[in-house]
Amino acid sequence: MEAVTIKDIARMAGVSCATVSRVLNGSPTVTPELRERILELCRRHGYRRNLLARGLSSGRTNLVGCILSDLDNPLFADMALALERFLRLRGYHLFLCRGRVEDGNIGRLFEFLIGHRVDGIILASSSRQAPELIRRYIQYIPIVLQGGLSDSHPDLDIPSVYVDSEAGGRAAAEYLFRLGHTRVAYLGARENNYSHLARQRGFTGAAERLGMSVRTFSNEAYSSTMEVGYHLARRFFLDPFQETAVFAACDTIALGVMSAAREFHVAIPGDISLLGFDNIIYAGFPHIRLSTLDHQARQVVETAADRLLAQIEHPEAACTQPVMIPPVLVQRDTCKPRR
Amino acid sequence: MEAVTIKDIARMAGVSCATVSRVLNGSPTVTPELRERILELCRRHGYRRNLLARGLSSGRTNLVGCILSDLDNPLFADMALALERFLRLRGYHLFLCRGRVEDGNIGRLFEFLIGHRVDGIILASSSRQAPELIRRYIQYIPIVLQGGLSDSHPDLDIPSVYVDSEAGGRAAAEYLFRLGHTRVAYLGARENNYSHLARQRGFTGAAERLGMSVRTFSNEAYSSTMEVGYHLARRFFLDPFQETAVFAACDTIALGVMSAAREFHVAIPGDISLLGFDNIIYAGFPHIRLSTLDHQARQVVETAADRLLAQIEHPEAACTQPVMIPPVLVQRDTCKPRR
DNA sequence: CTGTTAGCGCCTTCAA
DNA sequence: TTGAAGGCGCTAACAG
Repeated sequence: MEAVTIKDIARMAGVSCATVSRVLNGSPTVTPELRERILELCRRHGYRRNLLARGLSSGRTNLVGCILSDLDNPLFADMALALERFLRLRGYHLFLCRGRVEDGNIGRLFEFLIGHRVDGIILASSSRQAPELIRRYIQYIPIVLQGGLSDSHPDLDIPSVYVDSEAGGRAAAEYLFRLGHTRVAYLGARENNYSHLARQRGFTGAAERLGMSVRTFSNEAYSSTMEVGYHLARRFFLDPFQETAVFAACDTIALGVMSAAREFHVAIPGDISLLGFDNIIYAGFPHIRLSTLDHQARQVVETAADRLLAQIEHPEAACTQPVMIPPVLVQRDTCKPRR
Repeated sequence: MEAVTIKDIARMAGVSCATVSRVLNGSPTVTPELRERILELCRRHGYRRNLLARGLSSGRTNLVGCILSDLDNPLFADMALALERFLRLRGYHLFLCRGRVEDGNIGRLFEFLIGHRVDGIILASSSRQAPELIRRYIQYIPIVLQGGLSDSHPDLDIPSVYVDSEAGGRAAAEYLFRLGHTRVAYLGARENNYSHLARQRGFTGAAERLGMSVRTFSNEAYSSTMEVGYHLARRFFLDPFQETAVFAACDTIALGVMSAAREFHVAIPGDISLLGFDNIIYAGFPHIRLSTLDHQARQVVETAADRLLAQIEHPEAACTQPVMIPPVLVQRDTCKPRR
């Protein structure tokens, strides 16, 4: 049960720990045969590096922390997966933590990750409170925000990467306009969320310019679940409506709308067109075929990670210019021309 | 940027590091005023424990590793969440890793977690290969399998906690029988998965005893996604069928069946009844209302974690008796009496 | 190419 | 109640 240490191997090989360490770290300055002999000993005795010791003495752990609010949102699950893959290719491991920025003890999570000496942190959140939170810790550790910033006062001092929600909102309005819709609804607006705010602004702004009318239904919750979408849609369907199209703040909301629509015998896209945002895996599913804007999740995640690693590996070359990735319209079966 | 250490605090307080350490660890043998003074200094200077050093020297990290194959399966996402909550209450943190037991380099993941000196590992998997894998590492670290074992050769030497799939399968058959169904289909059987195997055995066994006919559709993939369910159901619906009820291996499969059913204009439960397994969050959703067997995910997870912590905290009191949790039938709207 | 030495930050005896 | 000293396992100069 007692773990084999570098010292044990050194003794068995009749060399010093330094040499064993060198072999383990792939230093080229070791005689090939010695290297082989040591490696063989390690294998035979099941030697396993103590990563705590390594981290402590080297000052680096090759660990990247990521904080996100939700794992049940398929978009976040995808992002976590993409992040892990990308990090692995770059020689890092992911330390995934669940935590909402709005939570009182989110600070603990940062303390925890910093305490474990992760090399950097990605905070996936578009919450209004995110920038302030980051500012509190970025003096101690590289952090990248993966999520939106305010447009009126963009926090330009913190590095961030996010989907261009405003452009997405605009594209949504233009697309629906091209299909002939002039009365539309926006479901799921979140006040606390910069990304949603931008989406809404892009959408309503473009819609108004195009002479469309927009009715907005806000989501007071701190998350955008299918369930929220369902209840919003219920409110929408309950009264007579003139709109011919709905733009949902995100796909989970849209799925909730589809559920409610079925219950209310509202045909999609027969009676009303529906457009989502994110392109989660379910959106492309045979029966669903939701038209939506692709979040470019992989690209967003990889760009964020890339910036973080750059920051970690070259702290001097700081660059905090926000990066925005344009979403991509995916036309499927839930939007059709208004006849 | 340089982190404050215990030594800095000690110097500022004019005491030794040992005293600071004692305060940090809540030792009662320190003068209250001294304690306060030290705590204040820690606060003022933003002292943060180095968890690597702590782990290295104390031999414990209060970290529990968990390996699971999927985050996009809502059941697993729920489990991860429940696990994290439970661990937190017990003073531990979760180190979540994604990895399939069937993957060639799953061993790396174990090495990684052990290297980080997590105090124990929960492996969430019902794969046939899981027991062998665990046996390889359990000599180095406490491990609990959260997933099924073989019934013919139950690996009684490894601690495990899982839902009683066989009883669930039996209950499913009996329920459908009570509703008058005599010809049923089982969709999504996985050869490689002990849990699915047990589910199938329980179902077909009971069905045969009750004089029902069962047609089985196997899932060759290593996961049970909605997509798999969709394709299985397509195969089922494509030819004329006599069955009046379908038992899906799990809810994601069942959701896929519902999708396909809509495409093929098969009414549920009008033309065919559908029963799932797991009771994922979507199953209870207004429009879906899937009848299913609740996996008791929280209880399973907490029991598994509890056993692991027991193992960690009292290594001598080993007990490897497998624990099975009976699933609970949830009657909703997708099963109805055969007329 | 290899060994020696000195930490990394913390915990934990053992003394005082 | 507190301090001194050694060690956890590994890395990283600096010598040789």
